[in-house]
Amino acid sequence: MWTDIASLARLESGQTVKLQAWLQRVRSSGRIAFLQLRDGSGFLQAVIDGGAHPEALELAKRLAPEDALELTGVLRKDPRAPGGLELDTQLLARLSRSEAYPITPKEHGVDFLMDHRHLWLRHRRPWATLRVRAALERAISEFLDGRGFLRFDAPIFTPNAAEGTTELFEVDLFGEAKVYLSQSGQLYAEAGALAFSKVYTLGPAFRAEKSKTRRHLLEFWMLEPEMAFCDQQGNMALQEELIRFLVAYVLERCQDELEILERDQAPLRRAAEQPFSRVSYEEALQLLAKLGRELPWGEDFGAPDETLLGQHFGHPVFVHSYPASIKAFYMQPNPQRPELAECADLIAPEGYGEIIGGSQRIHDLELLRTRLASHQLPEAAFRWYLDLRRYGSVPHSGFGMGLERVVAWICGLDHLREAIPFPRMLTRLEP
RNA sequence: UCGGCAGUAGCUCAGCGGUAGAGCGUCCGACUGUUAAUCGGAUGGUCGUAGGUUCGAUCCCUACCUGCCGAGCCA
Repeated sequence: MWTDIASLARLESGQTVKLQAWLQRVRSSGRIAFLQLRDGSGFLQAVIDGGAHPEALELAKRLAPEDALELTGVLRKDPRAPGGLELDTQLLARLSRSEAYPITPKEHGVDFLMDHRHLWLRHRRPWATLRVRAALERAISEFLDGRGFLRFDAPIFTPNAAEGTTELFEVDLFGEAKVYLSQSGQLYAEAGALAFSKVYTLGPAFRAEKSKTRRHLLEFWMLEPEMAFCDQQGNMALQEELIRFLVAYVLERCQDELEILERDQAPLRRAAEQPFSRVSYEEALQLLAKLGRELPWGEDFGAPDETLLGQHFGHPVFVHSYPASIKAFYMQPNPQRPELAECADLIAPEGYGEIIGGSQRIHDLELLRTRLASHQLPEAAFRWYLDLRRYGSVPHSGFGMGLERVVAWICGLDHLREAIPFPRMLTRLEP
């Protein structure tokens, strides 16, 4: 007989409903009171007519924000109420009484809100953001599972680095050994791809970088699909299809959330409808020069460069064929120009920068050994990884998508810290 | 790690070389359609920390701590 706020939209006016909810805010005016309620599924205004229900009004006047309530009332459409629905309350009971609640209707700074993240989660903006995040996680599974991918979870403790040890968090194992928190599941996903053909990992990744920007977290969630018998062209095709699917999914199912976030949806619709642009690293260099930023060949793009490129195209753009010298050791060289790597970054518009980095992987054993040596990586640590090239090696490709960066872009957030329930940063390990 | 900015009431901020202020919150009261309601009253402070200058420092100087923004690195 209990119902939740999200279900009310499907009910007729005049129906009696029972709700369990929290009070966000109460306003009373003599013989009438308005309660702003939330129950996790949505938000609703309840009204109490003191003439008809004096005892309910008396209680309402004593309520405080975050009191837990039970209400019985009659549902009514009312354009004056936020959301257009209102509950004419007949019975009101308080289940628990809240102490003075620190988050007030006044503006708060980010630091204060993050100190109270465990409470801030109850408010509209985190509600909308984290529901979009969950929708994206659902959409990722729906998209990849529907295309024959197997979810293949990679370990978090790893013995060695994919790309050097400077960015790794070290964990002491009883003083007897050292392991590191995974910064990428990719190498394991490659093993998975040669076993199951198409796999993806979705889990936390850790980077021990002293980054203090809106684009970085110490702990973030990464999606890493990996496909056997797939070259870089097929890799980019899948990335584009995936991103378009994710954006369309949120546009279709998260309108309430996007409205709460006041997200301009035009750029999202462009991403869902228009083909993504593709430029090579060298074309991007020329373009940047025209836009006023001269970079020498071989230099990697910085955040301002990515922002410029993203703004120039106005929808997601692949930058492919970077110099191999500024990319990871495992990337397949271009057959015509071996100084270039078969790789691409996908850059989101509106200044959100790189959301995907992907490449075709080297499948030739001897070439991979040469690259390990030239990157001064110990071959012994990559024994099993080299085995993948010894037994049934085939061209294979994959990519890593930063979940929080996609959430931030789709929600229009100005910082990654809002895209995850409890962000982990240099200056933020609590709560 | 480097550069810029900031730290005053629970929150958001103003202030000034002479012993501290507003709005909001909270508590009490008024009000029958509120939307960050409004109105009246009450409540509220180691002015980030440590030194220094000064008759006197929250204010000026130095160092440190903390946070924010940006850079590098990357997803």
